[in-house]
Amino acid sequence: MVTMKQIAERTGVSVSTVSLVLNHRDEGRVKADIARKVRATAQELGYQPNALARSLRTNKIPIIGFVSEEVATTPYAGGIIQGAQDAARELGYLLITVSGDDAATVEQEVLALKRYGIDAFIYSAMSNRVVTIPQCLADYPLVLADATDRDNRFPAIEPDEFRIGYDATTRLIEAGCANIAYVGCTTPGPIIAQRGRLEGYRAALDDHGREFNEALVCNVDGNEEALRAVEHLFAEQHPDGFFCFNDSRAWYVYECAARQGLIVGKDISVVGVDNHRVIAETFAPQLTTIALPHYEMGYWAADKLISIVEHRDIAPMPNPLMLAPIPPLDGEEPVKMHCVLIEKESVRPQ
Amino acid sequence: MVTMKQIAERTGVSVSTVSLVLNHRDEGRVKADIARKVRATAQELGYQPNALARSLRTNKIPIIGFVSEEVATTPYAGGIIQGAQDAARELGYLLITVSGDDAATVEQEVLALKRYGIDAFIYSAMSNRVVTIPQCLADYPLVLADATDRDNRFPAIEPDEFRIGYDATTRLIEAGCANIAYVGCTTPGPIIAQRGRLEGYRAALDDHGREFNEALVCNVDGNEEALRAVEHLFAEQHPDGFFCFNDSRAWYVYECAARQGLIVGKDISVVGVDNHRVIAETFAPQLTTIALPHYEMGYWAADKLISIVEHRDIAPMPNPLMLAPIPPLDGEEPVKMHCVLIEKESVRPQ
DNA sequence: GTGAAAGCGCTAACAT
DNA sequence: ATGTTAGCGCTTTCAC
Repeated sequence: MVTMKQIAERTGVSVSTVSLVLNHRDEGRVKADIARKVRATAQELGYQPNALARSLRTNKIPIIGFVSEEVATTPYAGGIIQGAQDAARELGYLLITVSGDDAATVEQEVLALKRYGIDAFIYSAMSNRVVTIPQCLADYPLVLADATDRDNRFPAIEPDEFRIGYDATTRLIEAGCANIAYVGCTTPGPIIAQRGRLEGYRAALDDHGREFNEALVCNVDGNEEALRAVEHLFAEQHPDGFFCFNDSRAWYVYECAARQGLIVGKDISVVGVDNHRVIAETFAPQLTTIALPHYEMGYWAADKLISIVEHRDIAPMPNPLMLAPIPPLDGEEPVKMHCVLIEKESVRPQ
Repeated sequence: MVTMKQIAERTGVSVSTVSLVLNHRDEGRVKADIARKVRATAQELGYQPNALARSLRTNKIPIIGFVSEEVATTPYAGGIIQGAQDAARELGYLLITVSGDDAATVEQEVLALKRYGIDAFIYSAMSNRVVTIPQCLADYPLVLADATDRDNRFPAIEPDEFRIGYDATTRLIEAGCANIAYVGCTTPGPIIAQRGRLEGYRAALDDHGREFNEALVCNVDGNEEALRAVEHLFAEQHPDGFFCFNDSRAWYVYECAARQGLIVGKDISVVGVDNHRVIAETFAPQLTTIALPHYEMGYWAADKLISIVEHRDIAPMPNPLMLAPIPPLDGEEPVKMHCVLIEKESVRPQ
């Protein structure tokens, strides 16, 4: 491994000069031609700084920890992590991801990160939920991604659930649907999403002079019972537009439509949230899928976190709100949805 | 931050003694009661070793790099990464994941890892494919997960595609199906999986005295055309059993069955590979899903890699081959599938 | 402008 | 059985 010392000897200067030059602190301190010579030998020897040594000395390490308590095996995880990683890279950071099944494991992993001096974290729940921030993270710069802090202490990047519901419903209205159903979920799990999307649904109906009809809201859990409930919805209300909470719900609608000989995209219109690959591959030509902005949430969370730890404003990411034109209902492109930054007083020790 | 020096002063011994004790190298070198005292003060002060300093000194860092060239946004990524991370944790390592869209970005990220002295890597393609190992990884200990090295130089953990095909088909035979179709994919993409599964399908038919019928093999791409092809398969061959390459293919079969009033689990039987969440949530009661062993591949890959860098055999993981009893066809449990270790001479510099 | 020197927290060879 | 010492590669005063 090439060290500064070697460069210094080879160039006939001291290590401190090399350090100055290689860290671009030579402006007006080191003569230009010496600087040039140093840079040349560094290049020539293929010098790579030893990040360990630097971090040991400076007591800061450009790595952010990405922590999630749930197993990160959900299909969503990848997008968030990738987004966070891309933002981190662009700002000169690495991302190190830890997770575990239980709080104890997570804490153990976080401790391992802290031993490396990692002191800034993203906490993610892998689906917008109310979470309790682990104690071991509470005293560090922290940003939530796709999660809501029970105690409301940290900045959080969440999907704009209301807008999702509002835009999806509006789209169905503009597509000419007269009778728009909402196929949602029973509350216990994703309560935030369910509530927000339903509100958006109602608001959109309201803003377009439509009456809200309780009977068109069909909250279901899964499997046989869900299928029956949706069948019932078809039979009783004859909806011609469906706003579906997620892929599973969309599938129930598809199954029922197929059984009744109704063609999606012709007899009925469907807008569904979530973009598992299977849906994109199979339903795409007929279904307008609204993809949750997982990548963007990750990206934005890392941006925000780094802006906190570096005490500076960072050029904002390409605004996800700008990335979200919803195409015509028969369009094939999956739609990126919005996310919002919930600003909180962030804990920022000294 | 508490340092060894502080512990030394507090206990009235030297730092080296503290180091010895805290690294469990005190056996017969440090008097028992001194050791006890040292441990007590360490505990009391809440000492945490500084991993940076240690790694700088020892020139080794217990972190392994998980590199993937494709965007790690596929639903599969999470499982592999989680498996690798769990194995890493159990062996005292951290896992740091990098990826990028193109080779240049990946190389940049790998370089960043190397600056921290990270010198052991897992390379993963996020779906068993022939890949070219980036030059920057070729001279380091490396294990492939869910990928096949074009030049065949490194140990690799891959799904056992043949067994997947064989077992799925056997299961359909044992369920009493007379006419078993294979709904596969057109080759260009996942060529390894397609070939292996088809071979397994043929071998199972063969071993059970069934004739292979070309017309029952239906390789399709996606969307409308695929749907028509499967409809054609239904109409011409009237299969009563379906082995599906993945979720999308399974969906085509479901869609056609629904249109024809055939009940899955009664009139026809379906075994499908891949376990996207949507399938598990919706099809599960009727469909036998074979989940690819992503978690296990990641786990095993990390195990293998660490055994290489530490020059020691590691207690083997719970063998994924043992985890894979396929339940009866009407069972609800998704099935974990096998993976295999392809042993290669691993590159192990110095 | 440049270099000498100290030290981040730790490990390990060498003294005692 | 314990302490002294010399670094690992880097940054950062402080002299000159």
